[in-house]
Amino acid sequence: MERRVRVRFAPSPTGALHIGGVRTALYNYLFARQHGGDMLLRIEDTDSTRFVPGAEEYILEALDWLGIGIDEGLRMSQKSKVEGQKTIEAVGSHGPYRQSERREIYHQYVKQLLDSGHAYIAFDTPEELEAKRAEIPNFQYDARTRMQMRNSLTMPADEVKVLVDKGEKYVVRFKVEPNEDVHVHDLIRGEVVINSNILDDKVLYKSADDLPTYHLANIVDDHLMEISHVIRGEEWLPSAPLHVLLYRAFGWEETMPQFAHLPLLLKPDGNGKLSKRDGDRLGFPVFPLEFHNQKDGTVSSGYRESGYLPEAVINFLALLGWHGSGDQEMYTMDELIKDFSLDRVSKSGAKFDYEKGKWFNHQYLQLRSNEELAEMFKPVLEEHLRHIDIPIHRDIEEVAKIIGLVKDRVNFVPELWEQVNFFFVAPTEYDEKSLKKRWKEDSPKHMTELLDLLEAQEDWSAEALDALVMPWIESKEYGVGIVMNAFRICLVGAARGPHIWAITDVLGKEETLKRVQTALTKLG
RNA sequence: GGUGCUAUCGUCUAGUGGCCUAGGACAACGGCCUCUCACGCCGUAAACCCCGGUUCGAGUCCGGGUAGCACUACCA
Repeated sequence: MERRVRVRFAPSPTGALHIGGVRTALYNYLFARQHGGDMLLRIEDTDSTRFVPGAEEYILEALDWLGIGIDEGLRMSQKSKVEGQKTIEAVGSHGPYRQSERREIYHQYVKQLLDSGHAYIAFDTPEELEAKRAEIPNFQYDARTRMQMRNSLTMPADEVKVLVDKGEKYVVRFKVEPNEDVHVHDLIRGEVVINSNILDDKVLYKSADDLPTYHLANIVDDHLMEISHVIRGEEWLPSAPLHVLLYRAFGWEETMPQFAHLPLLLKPDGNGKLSKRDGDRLGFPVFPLEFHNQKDGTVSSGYRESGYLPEAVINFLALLGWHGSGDQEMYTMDELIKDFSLDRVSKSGAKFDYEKGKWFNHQYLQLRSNEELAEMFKPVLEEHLRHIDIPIHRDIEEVAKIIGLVKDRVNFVPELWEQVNFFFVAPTEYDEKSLKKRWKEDSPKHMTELLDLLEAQEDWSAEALDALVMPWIESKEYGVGIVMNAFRICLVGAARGPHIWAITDVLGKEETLKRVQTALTKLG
């Protein structure tokens, strides 16, 4: 019988969710949806020392913003979203979904491994291990060295019991049998074989905080949560054989999930994994949302706050390491779900191409309506207008109309301001370069005459103005470019902007004339 | 150091032995459009890591190099 597809995204709440993690979540989601399966979210907080407050909420909010839906486990409460507040809900019958809340469950499985002889108790202190590493080059806690250490293999059983009962700190280690070829079938890379000699006796549980480590918790949870496919980053490939060995030790090999190790996201320049530092250095976000880290006080910029549209981020990320069946570049989430396939995922790491990300955002920005963009632009606009003495008030419909004039020339919503500022505030100074090139000796004379012409004009429509001004320029043989560019400088303050009659249309007769007069006084 | 993974234009990639004089996209460059700046459109340049082998035929399969990356914690 075909097993139900169940995948999980299992981040640890140690800070903002890295963009590579977002892609892993996305691929899991696409795979689940395509197969009509379940997408679970589990929090792997087994390292109490690395916990960062707010990280869990951040992760869930980021996935929610991007439209990566969670079927089971932890997620943003849909109800609270309507009410505008952020609360987390847990859904599903395989919980709890935070590993820190699953302590009792792990106890049972640690005991199972201990009883079956697949694991043992070790008392070596960090200092002792440190000393061993200094003493023996390339020291590894394994079959060759474990008999020299302080553990239940080398100590009498009653002494071990006394120490444990006394509350002595200990860890439980997995007993890796030496010299065995472990096969891992990876859905992306094929058969990977690693000899168990290079594996060390991994710590599975630490009594100090009564928590398992990743390796144990991950296997137990994936088994209990009936995960069918583990899709995760390539950095996990070296420990995959250990995980296979753990499934075997538990007797769960029959239902062991299939593995797929995704290629890494690399820094745009040079080599190596993409890191937070690269974003700071090269000036682009590495996180989906802005994050204020309460633990170290740092602030990380986010795609959302930089003006990215979620569908652009999704599309961009989807194509970093995966390619569709054809030449298609623009994908909606539904199209991705349809076309996604693990065997079209690349094997090699993908350098993060920020320029392409910008292009995607440009594409999706054009797809949004002027009204939507106006709503998004409103806060940006208000912020700019706060610093201006006499701004021109415009209602939202006018803002939408103005945006329609310029949206095809921007990549991001916040960039809109540089394109539309002159619609909201009259120019107070004039761009030097434009002046030099476009403001000629005759320009004051031309503008004075144009002013007379326009003052007498009743019909202020673009068509009427065009029908009035163009023939006039021609009859006087002033040259269209000469007159229109000077006119443009009066209205905009520089040689840029949309079609001139679109500008006069929005400005209106009174404001248009006023700006020409002002320019005439200032520029003579 | 050890182990593993990977290797096509600057970047993301297509390519599953003949369809490859190697295709698409971003970026770059040039042109067109035009009252300006953009957008858009059209075009140009740009790659199979190296060496062997298998085969009538290799970017594609195999071996060896080389290079890059990942892992090598009581982190995940």
